[in-house]
Formats: sequence, structure tokens, C-alpha cells
Amino acid sequence: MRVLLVEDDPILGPAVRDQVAADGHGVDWASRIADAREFIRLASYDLILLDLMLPDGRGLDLLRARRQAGDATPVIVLTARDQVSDRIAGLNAGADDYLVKPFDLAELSARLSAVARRYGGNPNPLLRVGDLTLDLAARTITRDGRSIALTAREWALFDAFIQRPAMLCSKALLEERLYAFDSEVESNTIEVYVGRLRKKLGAHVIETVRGMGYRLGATPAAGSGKARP
Amino acid sequence: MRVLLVEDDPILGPAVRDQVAADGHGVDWASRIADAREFIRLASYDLILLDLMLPDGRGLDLLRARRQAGDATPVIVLTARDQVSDRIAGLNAGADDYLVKPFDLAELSARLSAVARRYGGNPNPLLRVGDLTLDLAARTITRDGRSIALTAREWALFDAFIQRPAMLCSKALLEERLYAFDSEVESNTIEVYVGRLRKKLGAHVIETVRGMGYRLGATPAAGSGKARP
DNA sequence: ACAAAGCTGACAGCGGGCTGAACGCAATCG
DNA sequence: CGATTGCGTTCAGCCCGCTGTCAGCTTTGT
Repeated sequence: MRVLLVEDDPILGPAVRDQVAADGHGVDWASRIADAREFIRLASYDLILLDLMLPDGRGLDLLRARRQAGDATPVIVLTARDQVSDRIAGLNAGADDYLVKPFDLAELSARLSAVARRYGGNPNPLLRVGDLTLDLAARTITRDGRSIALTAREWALFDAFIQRPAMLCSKALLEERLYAFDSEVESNTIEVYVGRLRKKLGAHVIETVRGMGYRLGATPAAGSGKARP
Repeated sequence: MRVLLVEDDPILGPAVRDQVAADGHGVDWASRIADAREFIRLASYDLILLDLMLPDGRGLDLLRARRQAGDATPVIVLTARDQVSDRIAGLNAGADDYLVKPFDLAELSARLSAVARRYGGNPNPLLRVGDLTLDLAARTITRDGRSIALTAREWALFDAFIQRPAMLCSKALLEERLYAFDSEVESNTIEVYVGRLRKKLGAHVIETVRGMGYRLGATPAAGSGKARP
């Protein structure tokens, strides 16, 4: 797996680079946004580790630009513990995960292999969930050939379900996944987004377990009348 | 997998408990050493998450006592970042691993599944109780391929039985488990819910011991021989 | 046979969950 | 630079199924 590390800290940067290399991945290290853009222009990466505070600009802008350019390369954001707003902005801008500094290098390895497991291996792992076909790498969902567009938050929520197939997910768990542990959300956001996902993907995709949480739907059309045209 | 969490922090405790439960494990939460001893006396666990600073003593003493009693249950110690000496002492006393607070819940999950893997269990183990097959992670019960849906309270009660296989559970114990000290219920709620469980799962699943309490049924279909897991 | 313990059907209240609409905000467009 | 669009979040109100309770019945032990 090819990894691009964007980090200006002279201590943390080499440490992370060496760890990623020790895990058996190819890694390039950029300490400025401009360098990062140049690396991206010259090569392609399977994962970007992105610090948000950089000497020549905000990492957030780079992330946003990549996403707007249609680049779905997974991005893990590196933030300090107190930069909560940055972290949220990162998730809004389309980051896939985050790591809070100071983080354990073992944890970094864990996230790396998680990404490698999800995106690596086959060039185009198509996943089937019910009557939907999804491409995690491209962040694309299709039904009967017609593609369905999700917003960043919607995808984040749906992704949480996909990563735990058949598992019952409590609202607390989902909130935690969407809002990075500390930022308090005092409303029914999860309910609203579940509703929107159902509207887009079909009501059967997510099933409610009253008082306990949600779960990926049990594909009721398994063999009975509803077949594929 | 059955997990005992010993942690007195009123924020971290429930958070960890929910995460462990979300990972599909049964979990009991003790906030004091004395409570932990009681839990251990009443049930058996596959893993203990142990905070070292507790209001009524040091977790280290509990760990040392268990090891001296010949109990090899894996223990993961939870420590604050600066308590290095405690951590070392914990490892010396027989801890299997440690987690530095504040830790990411994702990392907790990783350690949990590592322990589960070491134990030889799949990440999503299917449990068999009599003629029922249950998936703790999905909170799903099936018999002959047909799934049986339980409400939140029904599952809580059934879970109490599953956690203590073959153990006789008094109504007081069950009430305590379902209603967590605060709201006192002055009626035959337990009887009612046992009835509802029997209606859904089959009358033989829970057997009555008059004057004492209830117990998981002895699988009459298995014949005379005492089936062993 | 009697009393105590346990079981069950019915039911009212409530709280969890769903939805439409509105607001703030940032990005984009004219 | 103002207008517009689209996303994320909040809120109020409705709905419905779970939940606790009780009365009356059945079972069990002595």
C-alpha cells in the first residue's frame, strides 16, 4: 500500500514515516501543503495521513480540494486533542477517520491495516448489501445500475453500519463514530440521518430495534416475490 | 465473550461498557472492588478490564488475589498516562495487557478482539442455548432458521440468564439487574416477563424453582444425559 | 383442602422514534 | 458583493408499541 504522510512536526513526522514503512507500506513524507500537492500530482496513493496545521496552509483545504476533484482516496486526519472544531470540519470535508495526537504507533498500525483490509487486495471490491451494490473505494452506491448519491455525513453513518454487518448499533455508538467522542450533540441527529438514508436507499435497508438501536436490514426479499428485473 | 469492567469513573465507565456491549460481548460493570468480587463470585468471565485507582482499594490487590487463587482470566489494566510505576506493577502482578487513559474506544475494541481471538472465538460468535441460536452482537435469536424478535426488556432479562448458565437466579437478583437500584418496582414484573419470554422462546427455556427463582431450562430434547458445552 | 406462589390476559400511560420544517453556515454563482 | 444553493443540525409534534400494573386464575406444597 502506498501512503502519503503530510506532517510538519520534525519529531512526529519521521517517527510516523518509519512506523508506516516498518508495517511494510511505501511511504512519502511531505511537510508542506505545496509538497503534498506535488507528490499527489506525481504519484498515486492508497491512503493519506493528513495533519491539519501546516506552515503554508490548512490541511483541510487540501482535503476539500481532493474531494471536489472526485478523489476518494481514504484520508486519516491527525489532530491535537483540543482542536475539536478542526476534527469535525475534517469529517465534514470527507475524512475517513481521525487520530488524536499524541497517538500510539501501535494504534496507527491498527488503523493502517484496517484501511488496507478495506480498500486493499482486489482493485475494485464490490460489496453487496441487500439489493444495493457499493464500491467502498469510489464511495459509490448503485441499485439496478442507477447510482445513489450520499452526502458526507450520510456516507459516514452508512459506513458505520457496513463495517459491522448484522450488528446492532446503539445510537450512542453511532454518535460516537460520527462525532469523535467528545463533541456533544444534544439532539436526534442520528434519527434524522437514519430517516434520510431510508429515503434514499429504501426503508428496508436499516431496521429499528426499539429501545436498543439500529441494524442493517435483513433483506426481506430473499427469494420471495421481489426479484431483480 | 463475558467481560467484567471494574472502573469507578462515572463517564468512562458507561462509555466503555457500551462499547464492549456494542462489540457483541456480555458485560458487567462494577465501580468498586467489593462489587467486583461479588460479580466474580456470582459469574465467570473471559476477560477483566481493571482500573487500578478505585474508591475502596487498589485494583492491583484484586488482580494479585485472583492470580494467587489460580485464576488465569486475562486482565487488561486501565491506567492514566503518568502512572508508569502502576502499569509496571500491574504487569508484574499478572496483567495481560494495559490501556493508557485516555484511550480510543476503537483501540479497546481491537484489544478485545485480540483477546477473543487468542481464546479461539470468532469475532461474531454464535451461542447455542437449548435449541436456540443467538448472536449477541446482532442481538438476534433464531430457531430452525426462523428469527425471534425480543424487546429491550425481554432481551435484558434473557441476557441475565445467559450470563449465568445453569445458575439459579432469584427474582430479587433479576429485578436488580433490570432496574439498576433506582426505580423500585413493586409488582410481579419479573413473572410477567418470564411469561413473555416463554411465549416467544418456548416454555422449556426457563424453568421455575418454586420459592427460589428461575433457571435456564435443561433442554429436554437432549435426553437424559447432561449435555456439556 | 387450604394457603402461598406463580401465571396470564387485559389495559392505560408514556417515552422512544419518525417526520416536516426551519435555521445557520459555508461554498458557489451571477 | 449580494443571492442562491446545499448540507448539517435543531426542534416541535405526532404516533405507536413497549412497559408496568393488577385482578383473577392455576399450580404446588403441606
